[in-house]
Amino acid sequence: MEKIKKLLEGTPLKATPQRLAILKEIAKFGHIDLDSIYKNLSRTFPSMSLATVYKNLHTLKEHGVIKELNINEIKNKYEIAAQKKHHHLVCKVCGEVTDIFLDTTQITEQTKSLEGFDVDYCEVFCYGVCSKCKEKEKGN
Amino acid sequence: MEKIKKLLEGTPLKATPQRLAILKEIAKFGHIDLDSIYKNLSRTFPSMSLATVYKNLHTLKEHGVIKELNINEIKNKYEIAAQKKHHHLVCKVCGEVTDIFLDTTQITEQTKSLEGFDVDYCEVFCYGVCSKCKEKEKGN
DNA sequence: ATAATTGCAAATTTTTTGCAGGTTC
DNA sequence: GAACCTGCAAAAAATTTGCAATTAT
Repeated sequence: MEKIKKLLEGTPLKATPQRLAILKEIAKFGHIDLDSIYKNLSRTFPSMSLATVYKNLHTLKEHGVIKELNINEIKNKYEIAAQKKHHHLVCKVCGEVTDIFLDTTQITEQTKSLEGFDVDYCEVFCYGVCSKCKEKEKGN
Repeated sequence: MEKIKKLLEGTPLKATPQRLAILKEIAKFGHIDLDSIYKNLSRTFPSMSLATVYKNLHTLKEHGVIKELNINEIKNKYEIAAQKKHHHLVCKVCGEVTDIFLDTTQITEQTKSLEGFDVDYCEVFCYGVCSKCKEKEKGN
């Protein structure tokens, strides 16, 4: 997976097997929390230590390789930073996070006129119920 | 402060001095994190225990009296739920959070057409630098 | 060779819990 | 009086740290 290794270019971070595995896991799921990374990888990579996952998520975030998503009611999730700008759709029932591409010019326009505050970027989180969970709810 | 007591109407929650003090503190600051609530109140209310703050924030959130804000890089903050709908401006330097009133019809329109996903509400967080911090940065 | 990284165990920090004694409605 | 709360201390969970051995560049 050269694609994964490339994510580290321009950083002083080394391409260790553990680190690459963590990045691959994040890329695979799109959005995933620390525990799931650890549990999933432990299966195929038994020596992987929890501390390594902690340290890596911290370091990778610090160097802008990944982003941390702070979402209501669920554990923080991580995603690869090098992606087209997007926002997030969160299912309040199952916690699944999906990328969503929104035109946010209206918001950007409004933030331009804020007195004294320089806005760098805006994040939008949309909360609702995904189709899978909607189906299940009908069943009850 | 009858205004504070009224926030508990319709819930089975009792108006204890501790709870009212916590709510008053949240209302006073607009947005405040758990530690600050505890530290601030400890001064005027020495017997206030940290566990009580934890339990109250949990219960008050559970009953929709307050909302928890999950913000990038800073500790979760709490705000009174019974407010006009608004969004948030976050200073990346000092962490101060300010309410902002945005017209989000453009986003709402877009989420209506999402296949299979029912969106209940969208949250917008705008990150940047506040005027105070901008001033200080100039100084350096 | 150098600087970075890992895994482990210990240390910290954060959050939750159980319960006895009080309080609110 | 019933249900709910508080404060305390203990327990559990989450996160960080130090360090010796190993690995990537």
